[in-house]
Amino acid sequence: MQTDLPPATVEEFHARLAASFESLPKRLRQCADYIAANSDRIAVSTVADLAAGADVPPSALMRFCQIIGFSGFSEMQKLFRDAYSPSLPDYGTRLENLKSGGVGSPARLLGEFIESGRLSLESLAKSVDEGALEQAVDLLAHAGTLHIVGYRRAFPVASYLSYVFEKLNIPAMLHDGAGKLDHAHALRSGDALIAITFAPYSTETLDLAAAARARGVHIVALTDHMASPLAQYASAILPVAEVDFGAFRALSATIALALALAVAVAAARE
Amino acid sequence: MQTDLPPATVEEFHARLAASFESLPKRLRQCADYIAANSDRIAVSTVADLAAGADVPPSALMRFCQIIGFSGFSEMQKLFRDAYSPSLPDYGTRLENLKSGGVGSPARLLGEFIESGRLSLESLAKSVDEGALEQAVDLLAHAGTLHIVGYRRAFPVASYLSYVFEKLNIPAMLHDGAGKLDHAHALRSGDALIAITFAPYSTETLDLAAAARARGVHIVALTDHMASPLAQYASAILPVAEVDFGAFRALSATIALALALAVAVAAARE
DNA sequence: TATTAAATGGAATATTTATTCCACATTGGG
DNA sequence: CCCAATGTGGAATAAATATTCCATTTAATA
Repeated sequence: MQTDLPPATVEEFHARLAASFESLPKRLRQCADYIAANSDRIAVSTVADLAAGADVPPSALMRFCQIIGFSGFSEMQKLFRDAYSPSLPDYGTRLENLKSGGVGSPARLLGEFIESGRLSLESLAKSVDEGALEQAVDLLAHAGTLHIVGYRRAFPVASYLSYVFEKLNIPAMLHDGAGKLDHAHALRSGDALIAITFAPYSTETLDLAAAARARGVHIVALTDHMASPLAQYASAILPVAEVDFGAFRALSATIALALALAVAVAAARE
Repeated sequence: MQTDLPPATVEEFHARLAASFESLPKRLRQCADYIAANSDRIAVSTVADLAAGADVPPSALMRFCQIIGFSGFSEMQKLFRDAYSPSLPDYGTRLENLKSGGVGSPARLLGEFIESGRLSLESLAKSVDEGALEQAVDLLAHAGTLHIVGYRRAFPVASYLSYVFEKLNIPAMLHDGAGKLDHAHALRSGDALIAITFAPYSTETLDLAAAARARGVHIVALTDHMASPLAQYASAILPVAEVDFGAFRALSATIALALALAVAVAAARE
């Protein structure tokens, strides 16, 4: 592998990266990962910059360059500097280009979804009620098992929360309605429920919220606004407005909020 | 040499260049000339390179940089390097601060997740391969049943796709592994599989992809990069790099891409 | 578990690259 | 045509950056 000729083009570079990826040990795989995702930055960065980005020491990055077939970093950088194209992929103009495609063009649709995701995130940043968020965190931090419910459009968020709580080692149960089994009886006093629903609100979610409330289980609501039917049951309401494009929403803001909630709860539980 | 502040933007740089052009002596005018015509090379060149291009000694180019208002060449180069990849250095250092400063308030966490979501979307806008996207849409538009697979972190995306296809009235089947039932036999010739997985790649997803490939079912891969193990099976690869914060990713970019894919397929099927 | 091989991180070194400095050249005003 | 003032080039130095080396850790193998 050391005696290989270096890749002559960027394409060849990516091919070789793909080929060697499997056989790389941990640190070098980190390098490959980061480099693959940020290959456009190679031309304008130093070894130290990239190593820091990949979270490895500079020497690991050097080894990586050599394994790919270069004599060192400089040779690799030369490839990318020569290929460096003056057409800057500036975000604003790139987005313009994406959006200017034909009406049904996939690229154009993608541009629209990217834009609505970005707007949703901005709107969330502006509108978030820090008090309510802290209250929700506090409530969840002191609860026993966390229950999560969300159907249809809200289900991806619910399932991601479930995944994250598992990773964080926090007891959580996803109420996904599999097999039409009703697990409302699993709600025990001292537990808490994270309920996620947006208009048109799903009855299953509202029913579970009602059951939870009846059992004295606190509820944190992720919903579209304060006037949501969840509001009557919830101890803390976190409204999140997604900008939609066409009939669909990118969920970006909702997931960001859910993630922050989960990680903050984990921190508070320690 | 004036004690002006250095130009803060590329536009300002060009303005100052134009303004000072008249008053420059021969060699410095050569510099201005060459730099004006090749400003995009500044980010990836050395003093010696540019000086050679302008046919002046390096010291002349140094003087030029100072007359324009920079402390030296490096400062000028920094302007152009930052303009090429603006947000990352700042993001990286903030991430460092947060890692070392312990977990902050929930609101601060949310801010970080919002920021990484935003960056992910920007990165997707810059990096998307329109050709591969169109190929993927074409392939899915002409397939029979669409199969969707994605576990763990990828599951929310898979389940959202499933929801969206249902709404769009496109026959789709989510392979969610419920009851540990293996539905690989449901893959029929003429169908297509949308496989979603990120490092560390889940074996179930890879296994299903292998089975699909063996049955002649085309595969569209949503994965982190071209070097993903999915690449060997896939007919179209859509790489999407999520910026992660801590151990978690906001999925914003992946969902935006998946949505665009789904809606474009629906449009193409009509 | 003992032994060997592979991988890793950090410090030391080599190389490249930027920057300054000054002797010399050029220009323009008396 | 001489004298300043300014411009110029190249060599010397400083700074940044890449690269190597090796002691230590980690993983693999028997």
